[in-house]
Amino acid sequence: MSVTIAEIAKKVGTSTATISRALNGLPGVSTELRAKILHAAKEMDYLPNISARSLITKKTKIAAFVVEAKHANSADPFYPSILQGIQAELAKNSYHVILVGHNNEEENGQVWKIAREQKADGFIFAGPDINVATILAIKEAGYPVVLVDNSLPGTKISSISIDNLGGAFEVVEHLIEHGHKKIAFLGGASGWASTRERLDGYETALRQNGIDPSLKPLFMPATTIETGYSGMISILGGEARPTAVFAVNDAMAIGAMKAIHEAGLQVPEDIAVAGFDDVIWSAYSDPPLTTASVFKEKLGNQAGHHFLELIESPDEPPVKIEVSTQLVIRRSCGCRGDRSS
Amino acid sequence: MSVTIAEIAKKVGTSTATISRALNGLPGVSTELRAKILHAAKEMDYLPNISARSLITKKTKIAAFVVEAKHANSADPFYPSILQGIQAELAKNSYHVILVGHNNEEENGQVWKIAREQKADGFIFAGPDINVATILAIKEAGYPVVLVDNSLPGTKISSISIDNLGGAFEVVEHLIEHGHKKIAFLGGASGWASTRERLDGYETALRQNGIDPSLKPLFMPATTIETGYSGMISILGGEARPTAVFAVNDAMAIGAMKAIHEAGLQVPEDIAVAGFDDVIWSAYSDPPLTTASVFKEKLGNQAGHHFLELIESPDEPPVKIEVSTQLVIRRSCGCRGDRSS
DNA sequence: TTGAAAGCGCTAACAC
DNA sequence: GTGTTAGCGCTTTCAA
Repeated sequence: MSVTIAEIAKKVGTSTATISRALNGLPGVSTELRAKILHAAKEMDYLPNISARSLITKKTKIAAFVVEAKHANSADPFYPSILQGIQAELAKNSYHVILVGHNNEEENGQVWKIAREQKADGFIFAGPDINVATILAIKEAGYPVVLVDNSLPGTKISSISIDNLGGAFEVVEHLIEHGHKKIAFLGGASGWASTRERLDGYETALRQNGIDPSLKPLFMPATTIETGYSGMISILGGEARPTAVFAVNDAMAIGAMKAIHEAGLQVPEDIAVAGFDDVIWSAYSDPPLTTASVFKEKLGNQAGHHFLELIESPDEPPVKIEVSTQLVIRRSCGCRGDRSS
Repeated sequence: MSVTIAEIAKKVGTSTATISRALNGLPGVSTELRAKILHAAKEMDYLPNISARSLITKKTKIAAFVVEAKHANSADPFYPSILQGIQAELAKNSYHVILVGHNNEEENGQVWKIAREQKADGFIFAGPDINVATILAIKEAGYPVVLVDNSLPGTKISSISIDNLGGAFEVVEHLIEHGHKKIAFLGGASGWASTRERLDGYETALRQNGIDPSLKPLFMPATTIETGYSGMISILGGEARPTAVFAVNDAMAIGAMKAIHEAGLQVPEDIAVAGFDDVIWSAYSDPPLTTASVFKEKLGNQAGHHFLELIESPDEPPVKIEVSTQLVIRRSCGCRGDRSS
């Protein structure tokens, strides 16, 4: 039913080899024959059979996007946006993305299965909850691998991540410009790279402004509205009440604001708040949240782009890309309204 | 490098045909030979080459998920959640999903390309912005097609959608139980199925309770926080101020609450508000929003499940599944707190 | 129950 | 520049 190169060959009166060369833009076909073939192919509405091609080339033109299932579906469409960015970038080169949503232990098996069945040409791993051993082994086995929203320092694995340090620095510095000196840090688990890096930015900002970080950073087991809320309650219950809070993400910041309000205090008058991520509804929180905006789709674009580079030239040196953030100023910091700098 | 059935055949001392039969559970292999082959395959860590298999079977074990790009990435992870549900369901049968994010006109071309290149076995179309002609033609050409969060009445296309009428009915009836009689309807475009069906549920609830729908429904060109906000302003500026508002989604409801607050009125004391969808942050709005909760992953599960049925038996009669919603009561309706019924 | 052989649609050596 | 040929790894007739 579907047109094959054999049929084109018959019609044009040449061999399938020549058809293949012409269609793939390979040298060794006269200009006129090539034109004739291309014309016939278009006329016959030819499309190659991907399976047949893959069987020989060992390339499926598919990338596997691996993310822990629980993230695929979280409150803020963070990974979906990244995925969207990847998809858009890959589509330019007729690549497609298949989704792999794993639950911890499954990851290794699923990934290897896809690799060895040749269902995808390589992998893009997203998020912090990845199995390092798997990634290293897959890379070692020669498959293109790129990490997004994570990185593996000291390895040859390419990564696309957020400039956490820079973003946090900017946000905290803005708080300092408002005159705050007692700024609390509300983070996730102390072992998480994102929390560590944002803490680093926070401390750097304080230090560079000659402020002694007198308050102990508070680490929570998760970074949700709930943990922001309970974390803030414990901060408010502490001996030295801060005049500002930097939460490592918007969800926590929103939870923190709720706790502040319930304590009968005002944001930003009594305590200023700033977050990180710029999730969609942070513009509609009460008050609207000052935060560091993350270009999620851009992260995906970069990941997709580098993935294609790795496919093209597997020996491409690994890259470590940090996509910078943008400070968006709303009202929770004490400013009057929306703007970004 | 990778193990092939030829190698297994050599090791076991039989033909590739028999290996294939044994591995695929086909009849015509003695029990002991089969056991021996299965054992060898496991020992050699055999995995089939999908491309080679697809070339013959014409099945790639891939489903294409088609959604307009702008939705893939919207505020609330609605389609991502559906996708997640599909992915989880398909994974059970070793199927994978590829993503197709289109922009209107591209859709037709992209879909046909995937179909004819045999990059996927069928299609799952999500959302309202689909090209009906394309879908009909693809279905006609024999490809499995299922619609999710949309339906094509009067056609043989299977669809999985939300029980919009029932959900809206429940929400509005709850408002009525609070004693409201002047309930405004804040919707999207009047041509959209979701808005029409939710309006239907709204009107049914009024009618069944003997209330005359005196207020004209308000249709907006989009269903966002912004349109909810501006829509509510125009409702407040009208002659007859309602005592309650039913917005067709949470985003609009949140926008509406903002407008109500800015008019110096209280929710729910002056005007009660209810939405639809139960987006993640509706629990954290001010006040928390009463709404109809949509089981997004369930929608995806159903879509994935039926897709597999269509693959199995292409002549399976089409189904029209409506996944019901759940009323979740928070405070914007006038109730005291969280509960669902 | 098993094997030989053909062939899915394509690419890539190798000849000419 | 072009054609011939040999597969890629698998499934599936057809014989035995």
